[in-house]
Amino acid sequence: MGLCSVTLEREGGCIYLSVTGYKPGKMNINDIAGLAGVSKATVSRVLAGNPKVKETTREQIQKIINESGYQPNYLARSLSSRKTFAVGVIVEEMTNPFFSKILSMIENILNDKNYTMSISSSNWVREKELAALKNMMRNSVDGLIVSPIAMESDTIDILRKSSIPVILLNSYTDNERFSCVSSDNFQGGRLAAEHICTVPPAESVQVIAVTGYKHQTLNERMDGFYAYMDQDGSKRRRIEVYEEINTYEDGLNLVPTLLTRNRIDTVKTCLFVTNDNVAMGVQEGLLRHDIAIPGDVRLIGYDNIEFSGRCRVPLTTIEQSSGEMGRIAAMEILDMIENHNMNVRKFRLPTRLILRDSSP
Amino acid sequence: MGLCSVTLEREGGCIYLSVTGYKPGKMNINDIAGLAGVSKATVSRVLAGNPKVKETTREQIQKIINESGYQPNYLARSLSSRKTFAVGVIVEEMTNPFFSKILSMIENILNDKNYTMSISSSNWVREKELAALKNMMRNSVDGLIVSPIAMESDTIDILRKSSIPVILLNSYTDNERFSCVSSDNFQGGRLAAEHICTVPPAESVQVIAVTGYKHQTLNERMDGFYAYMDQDGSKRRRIEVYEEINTYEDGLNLVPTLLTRNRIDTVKTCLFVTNDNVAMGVQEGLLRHDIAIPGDVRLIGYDNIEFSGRCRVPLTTIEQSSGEMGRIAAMEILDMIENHNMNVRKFRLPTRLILRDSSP
DNA sequence: TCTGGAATTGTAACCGGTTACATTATTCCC
DNA sequence: GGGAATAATGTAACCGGTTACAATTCCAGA
Repeated sequence: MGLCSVTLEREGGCIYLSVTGYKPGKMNINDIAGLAGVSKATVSRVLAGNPKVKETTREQIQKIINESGYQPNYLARSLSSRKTFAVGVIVEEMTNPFFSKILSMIENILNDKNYTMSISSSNWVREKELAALKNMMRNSVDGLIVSPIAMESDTIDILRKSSIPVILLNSYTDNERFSCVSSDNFQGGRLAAEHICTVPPAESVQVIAVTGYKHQTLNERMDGFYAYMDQDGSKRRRIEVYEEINTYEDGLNLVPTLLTRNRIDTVKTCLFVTNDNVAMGVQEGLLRHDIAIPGDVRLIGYDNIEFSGRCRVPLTTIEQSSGEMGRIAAMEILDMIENHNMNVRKFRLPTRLILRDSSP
Repeated sequence: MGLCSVTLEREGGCIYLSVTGYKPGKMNINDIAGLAGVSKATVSRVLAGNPKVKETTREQIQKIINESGYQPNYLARSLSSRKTFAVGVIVEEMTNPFFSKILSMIENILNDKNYTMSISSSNWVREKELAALKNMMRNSVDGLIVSPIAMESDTIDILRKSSIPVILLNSYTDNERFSCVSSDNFQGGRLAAEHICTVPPAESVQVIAVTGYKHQTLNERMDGFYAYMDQDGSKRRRIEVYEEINTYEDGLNLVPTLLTRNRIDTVKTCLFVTNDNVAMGVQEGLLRHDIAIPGDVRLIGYDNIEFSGRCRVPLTTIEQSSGEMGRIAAMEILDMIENHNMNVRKFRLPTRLILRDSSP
């Protein structure tokens, strides 16, 4: 063990012992300044890459920083600079592959730019959504990406009044306060209807739509769906709607009801389910009742999650570019944060019909 | 509109104008103190629920806090109190349902306790893992839950030296520094081997194992697998291993190789794939080549993700209780944080064979 | 009315950075 | 060598809270 070199230094009238050998625990900027024999302002400048530090000084301080393993405290930095390099993301559920793909994309882009992502999920409960939002705002995130449960809510009211950049994900509003990134659900619904109306058998007599939580995206899908059906009046079918069918299990359990109420085993039927996860449940239920897909019933889903091509009968579905939604949301929030750019932009990503076995 | 009441106050020799009518923008604790005519220490005590504040004072301050919509700045609070109510989570990938289920469980539990969760994914790249870790430590998280890529790494070295609570997820080490939550992969591998050896056809002549990135969990699974196979010497099969098969596409693309190298269309074969996602790819590849499952080839996966029961031929697989892993990791980190409990505990969750059509 | 201790509140230091402004050092030119 | 301009660094206030300790207020009991 070599001896440590000890020096005497004055600071604010006190005499300090400074030892070249580093503290084992947390060092702060004062320790570095002490070791380097400069003021903490200079160290701070080096840390910030401020060009008005003499090159030799910079090198010396940098050396000490590297050797000591000093890591600046970001809380202090954030408090003082009013910038946290943190973005908060709130979604309804994070296990749904639709969302987890978006989240993953956002995370990758943010991390590349050295931003931090905190995630909360509302699980479709408004109080949780609101609590998550408040928590993030108190934590002074630089920006928020929120997939709101509803457009009329305390959450939206608070967001509207807030001064930080906000992106609404998977939602659309005319309100000038919010940038929005969503897919064109109206078009998606149309695509589904168009497919149903143009594909044989032309004589199919009933169309059953299955949707979930009352949510803007689902309303839009159904609007687009009806719009096409109305326009296509000549072939107008009997349309029946089941709502609040939210999970795989819900879909599975819906089937007996369908069978008794709609006698879909005896007539040609098209099922449009506005969520692939639920569609898989419905499919499973139908197969268990020996209903042939697409022989007896055509089945059309929505989302094109990774697994919809791999299920028992691969799903014909409407694709949303979830990865792209995540990418745009992340790029957009970064742009707003870094360039203090308050321009509101609305993104509507096109959807696409993916033909698979369940309704070829 | 009523008039605002204006009062004169002295503070530090200066005369302040205090108006009862709240600032539109951000208020801080001093503003509240000014409005209430007390010092900020008292406001801080009210905020902290400190009992030694006179009841009438508390009510009055609380009223002002409520009316003004004041939200304390958590950065400042954290800096001063050295507690952030934030937990960092690092996993390899967040789109894999195995991980997203864990993440979701952790998030729910943390949020219930008003903790914040920040997520980073390493995407199997060590440098990204390390960067994410450093970032989180600089952000002074109260605890870390990490699913490490490898046990010998800078990441682990830094974690070992760190003083905050750490949970290793999906990994195991004897090291006394770390609490671990993982499933019993050795047992899982055994279960798979046992299933293969006990199920007809007893005469099957080859076993093909397909694994991914070199990762402790996979090594353990294969160890358990071999352990059973060795012990079960009488029925010993020819075992072949393919490594570094990581994704659905990798699995799909592996099939032509399997077919030419192993002639699995002419002999009885068991395929053990240590990841359900990959197993689905392999399955798809086999089906495209008209190999019957389980007729020609038995297929056994690993993880029991939500979708493994829903694919073309539902997968026989080894279940890991991912939700439980998340739950335990979250509860454990909270316990360590809140009770300053540095007791290291190792959790090994049992696995379970799930029989489905791919190898009944 | 006085006194001591409990209850309440205020004061000021501190957490660890950033930065406007002041101060000192250096360089350049006549 | 002197003085101005410029470069480098230091000083101190500030970000918005928490908290140890000091000061004040209150009230019962003597």
